[in-house]
Amino acid sequence: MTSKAATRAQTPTRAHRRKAASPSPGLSKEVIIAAALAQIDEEGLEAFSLRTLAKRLTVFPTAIYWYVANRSRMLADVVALALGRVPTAPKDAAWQDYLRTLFKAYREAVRAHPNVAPLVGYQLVANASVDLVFLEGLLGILSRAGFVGESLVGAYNTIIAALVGFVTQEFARVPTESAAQWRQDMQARLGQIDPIQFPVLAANMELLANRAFILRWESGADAPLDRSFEIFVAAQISGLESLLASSAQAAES
Amino acid sequence: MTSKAATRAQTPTRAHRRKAASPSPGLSKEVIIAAALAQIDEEGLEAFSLRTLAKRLTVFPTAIYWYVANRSRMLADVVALALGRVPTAPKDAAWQDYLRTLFKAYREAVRAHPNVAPLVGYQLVANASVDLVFLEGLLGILSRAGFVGESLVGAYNTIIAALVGFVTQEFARVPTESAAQWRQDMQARLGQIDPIQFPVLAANMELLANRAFILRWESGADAPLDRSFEIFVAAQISGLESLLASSAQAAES
DNA sequence: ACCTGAACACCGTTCAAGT
DNA sequence: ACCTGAACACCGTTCAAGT
Repeated sequence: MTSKAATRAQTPTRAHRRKAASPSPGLSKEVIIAAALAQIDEEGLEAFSLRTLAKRLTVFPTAIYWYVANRSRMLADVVALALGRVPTAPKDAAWQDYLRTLFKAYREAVRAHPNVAPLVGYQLVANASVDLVFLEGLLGILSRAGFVGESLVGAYNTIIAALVGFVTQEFARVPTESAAQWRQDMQARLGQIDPIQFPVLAANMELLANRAFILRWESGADAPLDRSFEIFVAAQISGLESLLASSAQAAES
Repeated sequence: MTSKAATRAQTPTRAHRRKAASPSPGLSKEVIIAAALAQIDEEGLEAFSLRTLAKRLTVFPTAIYWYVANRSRMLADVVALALGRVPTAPKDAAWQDYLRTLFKAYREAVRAHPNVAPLVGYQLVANASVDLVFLEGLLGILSRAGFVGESLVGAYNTIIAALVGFVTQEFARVPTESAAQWRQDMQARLGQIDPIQFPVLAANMELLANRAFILRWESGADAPLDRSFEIFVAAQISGLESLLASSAQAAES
């Protein structure tokens, strides 16, 4: 979600690198962020530290601070790298089609780096790298669809919230420390559910077990919720269509 | 979201407290979790540590481990306490009305403890305290509404994802370290937007600034997104109504 | 300009020891 | 049963010093 211009504007306060290639490979912000993402992908988020990252780069921990202001600023850049470039709305497409591809692309991006899922939409700073091209495209296609004023803001916020909402939940990690134990506990608990007290739960247990939020023992990285995601996206689009219809009606009267 | 039974089942492995009142007030899991939530409310999540919590309780850091397995397990309990009891679906209500009260109550719960927002839906463990009464109620009202099989699972997952999606974004913290700087940077960037390159953004700037995700400099704790939330909830319900209509149609043919 | 190196003020967690 | 106390293996970040 980072535009090229926004990235360039984020040049670290004290770093004034030459534009031409330096003879020694050395460090760079790009190398550091890429290594950080690789480390998080491999070891997980809670195993990540600046010191282990420094080891991976065969450099002193403090060297990183030449390129990066602090840990949280760095994680924001890692998120931006992981999400990559999200598709911009084409001018000629139907907004419903664009939303389908947007949702799909966003989910694929997080699926490729599930360990950063907790960071997505975590802090406003994570959105610091504002991709204006993406935003203009999204707002433009919504605007042309007929969303105006408060309903434009509402539709936009609905889409952003929905985008991060499902995917962060789907790829939320089950703690590796006790994965087996966790799985066993959850399965035992689900198996013991009293069909008299909880009839609907009991009747739909095979459908819900490991496929419904809160009743899972695997992350979406291992057990993706494909069908539910399709339904979710369809519901978002239908919901926005209803909003559009009712706001058009309101504007008419 | 924690049932009384589930809480009692979570008794720490080594703790076998007497049922009767002990003469010295001492510690307890409840006291620890409540103090942790208070600390997070006051100081923020990143200022929170077991050691500062111990100081607040005037106890050695290691004393906490008698009642709590580890930090992450404890944070899961803090989330459960913060969210409190989410309303259970009544048997006689329309599912749309219930969803409206559910969404509203959930948002109010997080609004009361915005600093825990990043933890909500963060890890599957945070959902470890499964409130079966709540789940049965939600699944029951959806089931009676006509959602069956895959569309029941899809509707349920849509609701959970929507519940956490908007609210975690809305109350995501802007870093206190540089709140003023951040605000200034964002405002400057929005002010500089080129109306030729970004016409829709520029035209709707007053509506979007600090009210659209990614374009805010304040958290929802300070600048709530009331209108957008209403639209969001309405869109979810309309979307589910469409899903219901189309799945009923599919079952008919 | 870019990195080393030492140092500071912390962490979460373990284990043995007290009462 | 419940808490103290010491200890371990880490953290993120600063600052001065080297080149």
